Amino acid sequence: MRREVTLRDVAELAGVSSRTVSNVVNGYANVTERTRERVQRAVEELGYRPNVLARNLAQGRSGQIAVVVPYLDTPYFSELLQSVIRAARVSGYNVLIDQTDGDPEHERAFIADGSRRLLFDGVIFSPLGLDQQALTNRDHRLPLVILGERSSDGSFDHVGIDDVAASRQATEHLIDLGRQRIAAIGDQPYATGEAAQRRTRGFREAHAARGLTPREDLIISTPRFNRPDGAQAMAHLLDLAEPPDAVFCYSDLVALGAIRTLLSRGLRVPEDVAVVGYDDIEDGRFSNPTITTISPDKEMIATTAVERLLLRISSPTPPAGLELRAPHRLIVRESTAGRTPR
Amino acid sequence: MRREVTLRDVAELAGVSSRTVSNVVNGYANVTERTRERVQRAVEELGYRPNVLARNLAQGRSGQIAVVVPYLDTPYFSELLQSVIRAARVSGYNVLIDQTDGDPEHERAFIADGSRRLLFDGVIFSPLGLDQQALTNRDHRLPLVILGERSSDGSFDHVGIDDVAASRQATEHLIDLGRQRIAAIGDQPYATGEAAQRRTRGFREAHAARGLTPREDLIISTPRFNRPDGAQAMAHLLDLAEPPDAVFCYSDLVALGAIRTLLSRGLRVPEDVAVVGYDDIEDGRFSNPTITTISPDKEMIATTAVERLLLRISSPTPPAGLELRAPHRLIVRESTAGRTPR
DNA sequence: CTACGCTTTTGCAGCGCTGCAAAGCAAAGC
DNA sequence: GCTTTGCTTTGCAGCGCTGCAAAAGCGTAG
Repeated sequence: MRREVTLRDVAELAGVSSRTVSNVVNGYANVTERTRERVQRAVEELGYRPNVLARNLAQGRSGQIAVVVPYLDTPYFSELLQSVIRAARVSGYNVLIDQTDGDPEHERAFIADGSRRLLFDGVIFSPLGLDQQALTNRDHRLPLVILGERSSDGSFDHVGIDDVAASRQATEHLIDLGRQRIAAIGDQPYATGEAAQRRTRGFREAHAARGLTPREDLIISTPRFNRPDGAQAMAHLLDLAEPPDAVFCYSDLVALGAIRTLLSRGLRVPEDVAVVGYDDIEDGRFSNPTITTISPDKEMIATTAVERLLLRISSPTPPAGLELRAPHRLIVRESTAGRTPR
Repeated sequence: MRREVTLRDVAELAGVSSRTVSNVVNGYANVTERTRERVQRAVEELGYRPNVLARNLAQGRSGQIAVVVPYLDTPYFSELLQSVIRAARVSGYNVLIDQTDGDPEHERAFIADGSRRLLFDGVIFSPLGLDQQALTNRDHRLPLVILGERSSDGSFDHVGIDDVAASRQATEHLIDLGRQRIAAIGDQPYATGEAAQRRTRGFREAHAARGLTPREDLIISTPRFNRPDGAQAMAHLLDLAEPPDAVFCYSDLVALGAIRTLLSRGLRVPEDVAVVGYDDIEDGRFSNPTITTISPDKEMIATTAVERLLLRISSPTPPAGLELRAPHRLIVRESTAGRTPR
């Protein structure tokens, strides 16, 4: 394989210094038209391409940010990523994505060991298996914004929605529909289940606010928030002596799984069991029935996260870690309202 | 911000040369236990982290591969990515993902200008808006494997399934069900629609093989392969004087959109209209009804792509570009077979 | 005691680029 | 004519690491 064409090669051909070639290539400052043209021609003749690696090393920055998510095939994340990518591109940053599979080791490696920190100027991170401590004991030189789960300890920003309020609102919607036995699918009563626990809290608060007490056996834990989890949990609920007549699912995927189980057992949604989801993914707008859901403002979450991250990157002294809330709203669809006659 | 801790700093503290520190850090060759320990201690004391950028520059490789897809929120891609990431990790490669939005400029930038080639040792690429020519005029120094759309020109590998055969099989399934007016949703009769056209070819071949002629007004083009496209195309089909009694959709998303339209118009699937999809995404296994679909062996596609890419990376002379076919099969579910009584 | 072969350690150059500061140069000012 | 000013261009060091080849150390054989 032929050797790389370098700045120096171009410089030689154009009869200028390599520094001037660099200036031309980067569109820098003051270069005479004549020089610029000569260099340009040499660049083309040799097919010169800058070596990004070398540039990054010399500059000490990479112009790239990483977005780290647990699962790419979770629509919530992939939809959110869309917006993040667009927001970052606007600011001239390239986005690279990494999937952790929710593996705590992998997650830790990314932010703690910091060996890859120089590949990125900053990271937007959605941790799953990481406890608060691991976040605190990280490499603090890497600008960090967290999405979703954890709350901030002051050394990074956290962007999310008000899970408690949203969950409360979703549950109240079911109560107002006159449902008596409301289940919740998706609790995670352990250290890494912060977000799930906030939703359970909202679920309880909604009951309390109406003077009700939720039935504990209707609160179901699931390891993840996906379709099979929802289907399985729903099956379990239906096998109870007194099955629920409504379900609040902690994600739309869970809701989709739950609905699948309901319909395949010959039950009707929402007549027999009303279902509310969470996330407002596209699936829920095209499923049968369509899903009533909590819709977080993903666009806002994404732009806020990018904005804060870029601020952190450019700021010489790290700004205080903020707790940022994007708005959300309840969108009522067929899974609670029934099919609107067309 | 404090200066980076470098190899030299560690070397000084440990009283050895920086090259020795490098050897220890990389677990190289022959280092006495005594030296190793001393260095190790110094590394920890200073909190030394190797600078990946510098290492990559010196080595001329990055240990990373990129996977470039048009849309991350398309489940087919995100499911495929899962497998690619896993396969690459096994070989010690880190995977970074880039989304092009199907923008031809962006796609071209990635493989043609080559300025980022050094950030990656190779690229697995699923182009959308790129014509064959752009693929041929690319920077040939970057090892490349193409997924899906285009076919190989000999300078890269192409991994996919046999679209024609698969589509033929899907259509034959509908014919065998006794359907008379079979529609196809997803044709793309223009340069960048190769894959779509292969599916249309299979659709026609199936008819021909049974001595039938497809109705041209039942072959609908769509700009993309997503839910709204499917919903809209289906609406159009239902407004025809003689609407179809079966539909072959070029992706499961299209099928989901089509089904949504059917059900919301009070039609039954499959009794009134049978639907076949393509891709076998998880949605189709949990939707109502579940979707009969062509299931490509994604695992095989992913591992083959990674395998070939790594071969290209390590090979001093580029291997011949291969056309590789992963197996597929037709999975019959409710959208053509009806609900199995439980 | 020297020579030899092996393991361990070292020094240096260089990956390709940019930051910095100085040098060169042409036009303008005195 | 000489200095000043402001724009262009240059040279050099260095980002932090690794490849290479030579040097040093060390045990064993002659």
